Amino acid sequence: MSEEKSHNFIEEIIENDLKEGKYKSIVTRFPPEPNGYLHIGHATSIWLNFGVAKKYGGYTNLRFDDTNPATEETEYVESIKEDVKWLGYEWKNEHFASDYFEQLYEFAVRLIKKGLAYVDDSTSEEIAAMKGTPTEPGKDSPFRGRSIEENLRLFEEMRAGKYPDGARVLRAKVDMASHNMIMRDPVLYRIKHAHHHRTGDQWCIYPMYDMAHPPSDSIEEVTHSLCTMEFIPHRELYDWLLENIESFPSHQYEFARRNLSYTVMSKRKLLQLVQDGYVESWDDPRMPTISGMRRRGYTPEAIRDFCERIGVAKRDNLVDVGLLEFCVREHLNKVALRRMVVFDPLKVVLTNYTGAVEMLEGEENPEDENSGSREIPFGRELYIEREDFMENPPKKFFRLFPGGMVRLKHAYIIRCDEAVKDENGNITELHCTYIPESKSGSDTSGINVKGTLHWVEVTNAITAEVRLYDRLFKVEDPSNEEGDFKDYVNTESLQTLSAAYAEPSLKNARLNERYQFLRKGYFTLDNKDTYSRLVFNRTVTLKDAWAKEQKKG
RNA sequence: UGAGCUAUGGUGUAACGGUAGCACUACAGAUUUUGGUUCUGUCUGUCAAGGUUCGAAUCCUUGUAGCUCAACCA
Repeated sequence: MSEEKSHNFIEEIIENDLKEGKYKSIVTRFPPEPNGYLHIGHATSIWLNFGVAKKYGGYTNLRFDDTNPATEETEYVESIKEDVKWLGYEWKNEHFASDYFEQLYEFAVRLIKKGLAYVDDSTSEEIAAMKGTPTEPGKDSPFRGRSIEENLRLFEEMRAGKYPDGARVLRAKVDMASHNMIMRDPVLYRIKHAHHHRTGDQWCIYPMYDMAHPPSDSIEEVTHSLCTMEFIPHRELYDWLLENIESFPSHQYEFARRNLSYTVMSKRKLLQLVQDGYVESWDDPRMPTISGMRRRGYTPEAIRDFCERIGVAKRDNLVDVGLLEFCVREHLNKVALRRMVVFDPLKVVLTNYTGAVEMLEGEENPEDENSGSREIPFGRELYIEREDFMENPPKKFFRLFPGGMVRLKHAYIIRCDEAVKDENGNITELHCTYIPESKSGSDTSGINVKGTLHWVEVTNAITAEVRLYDRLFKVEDPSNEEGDFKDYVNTESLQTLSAAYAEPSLKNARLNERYQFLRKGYFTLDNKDTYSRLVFNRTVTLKDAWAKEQKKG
C-alpha cells in the first residue's frame, strides 16, 4: 500500500494548518437546516465533514441550523439524524443553533455597544431599495446614526415583544458602498412572533444566518467550517463578525456542491415533485433523497464509495448517475443473495420428465464461498421468461428457439421441440425435452450450450410484486432546460409488475437483505411494512450486454 | 456591464515548474452454468492568444466561457 493517495484541496488546507501549528486538532460540523430531507448532495458534505475530521484525528458535530421557526420542524430533525447514522457516521456532539440564542443575543449587544450594529425602522422594501445594485453603491439608512443607548433600548424592546413582525430589524454597520452586497449593512435580527420547534414562544426575535452560523461555529470551536460555493460572499462577513465579537476564529472554506445527472437536487424542486404527485413521497425510491435511496436498496457503503470517487473541488459539475449505479452494483454483487424470479412467464413443459418434483441446489452467492446454498424445486412444468424464447431468432441469440438448446441454471439442459399456439397464433407454452445426464454439478452429457436461463417451477412458485424504477427525468440536466423542469419528468420511471413468479425460498425474504434476481437486477424488500404481500424494489439493473448488442441493430 | 469564483478526455478527479495519471463511460477481445462477475487491450484531454523559463496544465498578461451576489431564507 505504498501507493500515493492524492489529497483534495480541503485536506491540503488542513494538513497545512496542522503543519504550521495553527490548530492542534480539527473540528468540523455538519449544519443542516431541519426544513427538509437529506439528499445525495448532502451526502457529499457529510462524507467530507466527517471524513476529514476522522482522517486527521478530530471530530464532527451535528448542528441543526434552526433559526427560522416558520419552516423548521422536529420531524425533519429526526429524519436527518436517522440518515446520517444510516450513512455510517457518528457525531461527537449534537447541537442546535437555537441552544445558542441567548449567547447570540449577547453577541449582538456587544456589536451595538461597539457602534457596529443599529436598529433600523425601515421596511424590508426600503432596505432593499437602499441596498443599491451590484454596479451602484447603496445609501445609508436614515436610522444608521442612532445612538448606542437608543439602539440598546430598541433592541431590548424588540426582544421583549414590544413590536410587531417586520417593524424593525437589527443591522450590522459595515459598508453601504462595498462591492460585496452582503457587506452592505446586513440584517442580523428580525422580529418573528412565531412558535419555534424547540424554544417555543420564548423568543420573538430570531437571528439571521449570518448572525447565527459564524458565532455557532465559533462557540463550538469549529476549526474548518466547510460550506458550498454560494457562501463565498458571506465569508467576508463571517470574518468581520467573529473578529468583532472577539470569539474563537473559525474559518470558512467553500467547495462546489455536487450535481447528479437525470435528477434535480434543490429542496424546493424535490418538494414540488412530491406535492404535484410526480412521486409518492420524499422517500419514493426514485428520489435522490437518502431515504429514497435507502428504500430503493442502495447501501451506505456504495454511497460512501461514490462520494470518495467523485471527490471534492471548486468547479461546476454534473456527475454521471452511471457512476453511482456502478458503485451500487459493485457492492451489491459482493453481498446480494442470488434468486430466480420470472417477470413475464412462458410455460415450459418437459415432455420426457415423468418424475415428481425434485430439489436442486443453488449457491447463495458465487462471489462468497462461505455463503452456502439454497434448495430449488424442479419439475415437469416450469416458467421461463417470455423474452428468452424466439421463434425466428436473430444472429447471436443464445436463448431458446425451436430446435435450440439452453441450460436451465442449476438444473438441466433442455431442447425446444415445439411452440404450442392458441387459435390466434400466440404462443401459450413450449414443449421441450430435458437431458437427464446434464444435471448441474454432474453433467456427463458432453453438450455445450451458449445460453443459460433462469426459471421457476410452476407448482412451487410464489408470487411477488416487483417495482421497476427508471430515471426520474428524461434529460441529463432538467434544471438547465427550457421551461419548467417538471416538463422533463420521465412518466415511465415506475413500472409495477403485480405478480412475478419467484422461487419459494423468497417466501422468507427479509427486510434489508439484498437480492440479485438472476439476469434481472438487484432487488430489496420495500420498507413500508404495510403490505401483506411481498413487494420488491429494483435497486439497479444488471449490466446488459445483450440489450446493447440489440441496440446496435 | 460592478465584484467574486471556476476552467484538464464524454463524465468526475490528480499532477504543487520536470514523462498529463486514475476511476467511470465507450469500443475490442478472453473467461464464464447469470449476455452478470472477472481479466486483457484500445480511443479520447490541459478554454484561447501572447509572454517568462533549458523546461509551463502549473507562473505573468490579455481575452473567452460558465457560475455566484441586490431574501426580515439558509
